[in-house]
Amino acid sequence: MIINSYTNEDKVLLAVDCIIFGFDLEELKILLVKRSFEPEKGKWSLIGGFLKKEEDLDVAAIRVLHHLTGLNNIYMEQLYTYSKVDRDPADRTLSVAYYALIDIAKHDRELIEQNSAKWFPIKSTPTLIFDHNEMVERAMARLRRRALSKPIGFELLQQKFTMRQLQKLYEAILGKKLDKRNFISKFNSFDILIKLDEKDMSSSKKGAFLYKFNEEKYNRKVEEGFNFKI
Amino acid sequence: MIINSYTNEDKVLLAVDCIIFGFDLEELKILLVKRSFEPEKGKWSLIGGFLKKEEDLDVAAIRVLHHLTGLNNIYMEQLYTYSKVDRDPADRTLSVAYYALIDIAKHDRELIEQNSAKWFPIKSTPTLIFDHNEMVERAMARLRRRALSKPIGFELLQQKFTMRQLQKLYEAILGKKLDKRNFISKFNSFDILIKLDEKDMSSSKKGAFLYKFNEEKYNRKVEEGFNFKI
DNA sequence: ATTTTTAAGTGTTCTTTAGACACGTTTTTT
DNA sequence: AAAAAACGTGTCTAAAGAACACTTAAAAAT
Repeated sequence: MIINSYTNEDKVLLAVDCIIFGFDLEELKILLVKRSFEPEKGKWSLIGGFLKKEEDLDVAAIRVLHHLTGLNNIYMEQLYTYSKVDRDPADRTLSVAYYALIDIAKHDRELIEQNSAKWFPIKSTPTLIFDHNEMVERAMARLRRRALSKPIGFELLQQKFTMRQLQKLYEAILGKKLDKRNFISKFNSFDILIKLDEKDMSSSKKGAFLYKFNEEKYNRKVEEGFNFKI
Repeated sequence: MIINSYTNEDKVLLAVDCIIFGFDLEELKILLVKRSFEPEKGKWSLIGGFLKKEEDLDVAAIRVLHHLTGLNNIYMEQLYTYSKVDRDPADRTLSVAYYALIDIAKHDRELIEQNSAKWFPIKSTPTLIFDHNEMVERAMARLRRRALSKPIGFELLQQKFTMRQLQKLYEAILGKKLDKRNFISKFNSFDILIKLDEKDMSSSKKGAFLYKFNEEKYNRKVEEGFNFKI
């Protein structure tokens, strides 16, 4: 029987914090909550929670995210583990940061209000508790890199989107203007979008064609060696 | 006084495991230890240790690495945190994996023997305990990506190296043959190496010129917008 | 001593990719 | 009727990546 082999080792509290990205009005946003308990009660914070004995980190992150947004099946990735000894003044706590990409149109507005959460443009992120600003910066850097090599942008858009919206999204992620013609022709060369017969009429009376991401085709192409690269 | 605000939360054991890379005889290698305690005593394992209350993860990883190799000032990067509930049969333990790049010529051979450690070609990695094989794979993938965009290869070579050694290193990391002329002219175009007047005589009687990485120049160029890209 | 083998060193050409760049159409607003 | 806003589309140029072969030096083999 091999139990308690490590009884002399220190145990620690382990938190999970989520950077939740959304895209709205041509801007990248993150979802923050007003902290409801001490320490730092009343300050803005990432949404988080403690790891429970019976869950792994992914499950904890999904739980935390679901609790705040009501959403399931969200794109989510472990980012980094923060461990400075005094990062949380109340107790020795480590935190594993996750970032998530959601379709901002889908989240549950009531739940967000109940949790006194709010969307902030990433460029106007307030001062957050502990090392949370550092987490946001790292998440942003990771998102920028990922977006260049994986088609994760679609996670932030509605299922149907216009080319213009897609371009604005990439501009927001990469932090620079892109040439309309070059952008579209590059994306078309990938051949992973489906052009629909519908038009989006929300931003002009002429209307703009809607597209969908063809995930099956993308996966097939990846198997054959295709490499998404913006 | 804000203490014990989280008293009801579960605490866990947190380990640090290191994937230590070296480069020798044109091969990438990793350093493994024969585990000296239960569970899984006698099996091959990454070198690891438990996080102590008074250290952060980086410090713990440095401690573990120093304990095994006698080395300081090693290139090291946090990789990923592993958290499956049953990953360690003895107790609920999470592990934060780090990977390190060392100059294999410099490590302390005696210390390694004392710890019953051994270098394995990465391609002949044995079956390891727990999820350690998964860690090695992730480390390898990370190394491959990093090597493309940061000049970290030099960490694996001696201070002075030949162009051929550098090329063989990149071939080992990227897992493919590179064209000698293209490789050298690309590296020369970066203008971050110093060509020395010395020659390395170990692999031919004609001798091959030795080079050094000019780190100051590299840093200066980075400030000016230079982007290392193999 | 002649030939063969091994490693070092060096440029050019072709192909592919990235980046710059402008105008006609539709529809609404003034 | 003119102006303004959003949509959609193609070509040319520059830069980077990939393919490719021979000469020299020295030692080893015959």
